[in-house]
Parts: sequence; C-alpha cells; structure tokens
Amino acid sequence: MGAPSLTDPMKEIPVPANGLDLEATLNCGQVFHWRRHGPGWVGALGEEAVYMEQRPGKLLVPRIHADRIARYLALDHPLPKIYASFPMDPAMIEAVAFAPGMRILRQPRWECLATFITSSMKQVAHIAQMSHALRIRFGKQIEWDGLPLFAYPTPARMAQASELELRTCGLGFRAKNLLRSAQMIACGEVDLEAIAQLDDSAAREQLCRLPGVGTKVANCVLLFGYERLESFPIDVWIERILRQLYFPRRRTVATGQLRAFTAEHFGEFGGYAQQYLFHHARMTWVRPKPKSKQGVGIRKKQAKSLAGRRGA
DNA sequence: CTCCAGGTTCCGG
DNA sequence: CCGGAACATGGA
Repeated sequence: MGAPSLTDPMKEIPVPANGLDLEATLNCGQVFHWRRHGPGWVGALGEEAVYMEQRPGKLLVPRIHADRIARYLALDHPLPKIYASFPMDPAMIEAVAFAPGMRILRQPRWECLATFITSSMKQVAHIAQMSHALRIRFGKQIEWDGLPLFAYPTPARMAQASELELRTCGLGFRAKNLLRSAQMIACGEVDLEAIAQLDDSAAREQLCRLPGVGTKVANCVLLFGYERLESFPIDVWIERILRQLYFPRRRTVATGQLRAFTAEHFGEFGGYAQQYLFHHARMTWVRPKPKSKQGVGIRKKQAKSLAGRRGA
C-alpha cells in the first residue's frame, strides 16, 4: 500500500442532508490536527494520510480508505435518534440547529488520550499547536499529494523521549504527565485496548491511573476514543453553560451536583449533547470588554500576581 | 504587562 | 466531599 495521492481513485460516500457537517466535526474541539486543503481536509488517520472533501449529499475520500473513514466519522451514528433523545431545552435546540450533522468521532485511543492529557489549562489553538509539534518531532512522516503529514507518535516512541524534549514542544508542566503515561502504556502497565472491554466505571478508573488523567480527561477519552456516548465531560465552558442555563440565581453549585444532574438530564447520548452545547457556546462567545483597572477586584488581582512570582 | 486557557493533584476543613 | 493553590506556556 503506497502513499495515497491525487491520482488514487476516489470514492463518493453518500451522506443524507444534514447527516454530516465535516467542518464542525473536525473543528468542534474533539480533534485538533485536521487542516484545510483546497475544498477539503488533510490529515493523518492513524498512520494513513487521508484527504476528505464534503460535497452536497456526499463525501469524497480515497477509495482504499473509505471504510476506515466512514468508521472514523461515525457515519453510522443515528443522528435523528440521538437528537430525539435530547432534552427539549431552548438552549439545546439552538445548539443543535447551529451545527446539525456534527458527529462524535471514533478516534484512535492513544492519540486521543495523549492530546487530552496535554489539554489541561490550554486553549484549543494551543492544544493543536502542541499536538503538531509532537507529531513533527516524534511521529512517522507520511504524505498526501506531496504534502508532508505526520502520524501521532506511538507510546513506545514517546516513552523514549526525555521530559526536556517534550517541553520543547511547548508542553510545560504537562510534559511529565505525558511522558509517564506513555511509559505506563508502552510497558503494558495500562492496556488501552483491554479497557474497551470494561464497563464505563471500570474503564474510567483504569484511565485515571495515568498521570494527568482526571475525571474530565477520562470522560473525553471515553467519549471520543471508546464510543461511550453517554460520557459527559465537564470543563470550564460546560460548567459555565450549565450554571447559567440550569442553575441561574444559584450562588454555588458543587461539581458533584453538576455531574449527577447531567447524567440524569441528558441521558444515553449525553456526550453528544455536551459537544453541541460546547461547540455552540465556543463559536458564539463574545469576550467581554476588559474593564478599567479601578474597582474592588484590584486587591485580589494584585495579591494573586504577587503570589505568582517567586524568587524573581 | 495582565489575564486566562476543554484540569490535575495535593492539602486542609 | 469541597474549596484553594500550584503548576508552564503563549496569545489576546
């Protein structure tokens, strides 16, 4: 199997109207490495270089990878049934209407896990940046149409790297977590494939053994890598949304309360609901104008600033 | 120059 | 169980 190229036969996969929004699917914050290429997208699907282009009513992909891509994009997920399972909140309806056809991918496990280990306290753009740096530095080079692409580095390769090398990819304090997790997986201490056989609770428990993996990251990996569509990651965005929409005029809501609420309120496709809420909020968010430096908040900010500098 | 970002971990109530 | 703080880096 040679490297795919422009001359490879392409295949058209039929897609019903509103059955797929490729751009939203690739840009909604579940995956971070797909890039525009002309009217389509290029990237590494595992270790295969792939081009995907959405046209009215169909998807254009390399023939030899058609099945693989259809599975990756989860074209078999029953969106009408999924939408029907959502609560009929105005916010939920608006979020779905914003990007109908957005799908939860079936991502390669390690790749998904590793990128979300690096995601903590980072903007989406930064996550993509770190991911690309890691691919270029440690990943297998492949190519599509003369375009150099890079597979995500394997756990074994990553385990051989030094913490300092990872830091040069902009990882900061995440470098140690990613390195140790790669080592634990490379040596078999944690088996990502075996986790697929476990129930949600046991699977989450295994994932949380890895350094840098807590409840939120584990839920992302369960949702994007293990097809646990009820898994509901709660990050700062979702937390803000939930408080605002479902707990207004409530001074404090414990995270434990939020978790219980989401499981009950959003149901078996909660992960899908979460992704629609997240994407809509992120894309329509307007950053409030910075206020003048006068006011009551100043003391707190100064205290934090002073506490932050040690030995400078 | 300040603020904050798809969190996790450790620590004291 | 719950709230706080530290943890690195970079773009706005």
